[in-house]
Amino acid sequence: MKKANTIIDALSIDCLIFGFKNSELDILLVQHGEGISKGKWALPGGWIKYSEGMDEAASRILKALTGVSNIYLEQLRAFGRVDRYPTKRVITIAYYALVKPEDYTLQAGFTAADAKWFKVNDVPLLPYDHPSILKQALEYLKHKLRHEPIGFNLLPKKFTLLQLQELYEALLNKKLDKPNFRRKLMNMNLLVPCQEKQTDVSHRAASLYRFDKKIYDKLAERGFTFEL
Amino acid sequence: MKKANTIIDALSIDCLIFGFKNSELDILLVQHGEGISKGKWALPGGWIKYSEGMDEAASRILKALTGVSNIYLEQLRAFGRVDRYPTKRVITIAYYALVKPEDYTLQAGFTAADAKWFKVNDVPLLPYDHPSILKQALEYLKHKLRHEPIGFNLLPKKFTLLQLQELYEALLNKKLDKPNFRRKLMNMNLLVPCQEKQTDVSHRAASLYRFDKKIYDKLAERGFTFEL
DNA sequence: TATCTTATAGTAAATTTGACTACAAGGTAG
DNA sequence: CTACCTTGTAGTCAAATTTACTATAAGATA
Repeated sequence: MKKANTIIDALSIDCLIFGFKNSELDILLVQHGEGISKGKWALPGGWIKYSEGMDEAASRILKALTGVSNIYLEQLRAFGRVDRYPTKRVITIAYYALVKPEDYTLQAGFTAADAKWFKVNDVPLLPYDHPSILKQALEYLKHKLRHEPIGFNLLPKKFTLLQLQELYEALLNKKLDKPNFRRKLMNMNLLVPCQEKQTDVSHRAASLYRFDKKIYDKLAERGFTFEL
Repeated sequence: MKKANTIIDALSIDCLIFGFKNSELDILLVQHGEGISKGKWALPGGWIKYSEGMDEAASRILKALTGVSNIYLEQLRAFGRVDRYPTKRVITIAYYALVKPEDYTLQAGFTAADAKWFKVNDVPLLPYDHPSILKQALEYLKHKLRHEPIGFNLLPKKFTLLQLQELYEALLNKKLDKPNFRRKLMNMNLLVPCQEKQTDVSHRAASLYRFDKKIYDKLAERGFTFEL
């Protein structure tokens, strides 16, 4: 058995952290502070150790490079084109998460010189096969958003129906009808009314709602499936 | 750079080949002919070489162990619990495919003593984390079958609507209404009539249809999504 | 107070779904 | 040859859902 703390040199992790701000989708990138691609912006990534699980490695690496911790990372898939990495054969396992950027303070560390949010439609040229990974992750994300209630991760705890609608309009890239969107959501019995209204808006205040995973799980058990 | 033909010793591939026969879902397993789990039935798997892509490795391994070749394998995801493999740390990448068993002649080879189809509901106790991989693959498969037109892989080129319906009834584990099922499929404009009828049946012969991926792709471009 | 913006209710046609009925087209058994 | 199986295929009808709207309410601002 190899030493526990040694890295598995053919296996890396890359993280795709998506955020939603000002009706736009962002992705978290880090600037390499050393190594062959010094100065370049890339997906936060690193090596897996013999002694740690993959999920664990993803969390550790993300935290070390960007300061972002305590988020739920999910595996996307492995990428392993023979020539994807310049100096040796490396297969990477991509993880993704959806977060609210304002919840996190970025703090570049370890081999990262800087960490920053970029609009997904306006990222610098990424190294290796990162462009392809990003593209596939976006595809997957769009699909997943329509079939699972994960979009709520991108909104504040309490949100209005219009905020939710705008999120979906931005992600699906099309306009939706307000009354119909509202009715559809309400009929799902998924949203919990907070019995509160918006404040600080210069127009009629909208009701606030929150998403409750427990309720969703209960509905899902009975065969309900979220579709938008 | 390591020698091209050397294996990456922390990385393996496992294949989940599903077949459909007699209204039941089968999975292809191999019996280990050597090594620490000699005699046991397990998912066909092996090591990735430095010089080959992952998909390529999956095809090579499947062919060597079972004789099955020329099938479209798709990656499921990577599995990497620290203790999943007894003697060293191994992360495995799971691939799956859907095929018609009658199209293939099994031919055990390489480290496999035997290769055989098992009903998914009646597999022997599998080694390592293979039970967990199989479980997740089945979940994934069921979901995918309802949202993408991959079930056609399991039928002959030309099939009747009832055959298709029975496939879905078996996979989704519920009865469907014949006229309604038929109408739904026909309204998709997805199936191409072969202008032919069944032969050798002791009752009224049904029309034969075929699935055309090109038509599906065209529909998909226009925003159509397959749902069943 | 008029007017602007956004919230929310409602409505009516079109489409889709679900549960059924009816009949057609062959085969098979008597 | 005929009655009667079995399966294929068409059609009906009510219920539910979706889509495209209209209308009105509630505040905020000029």
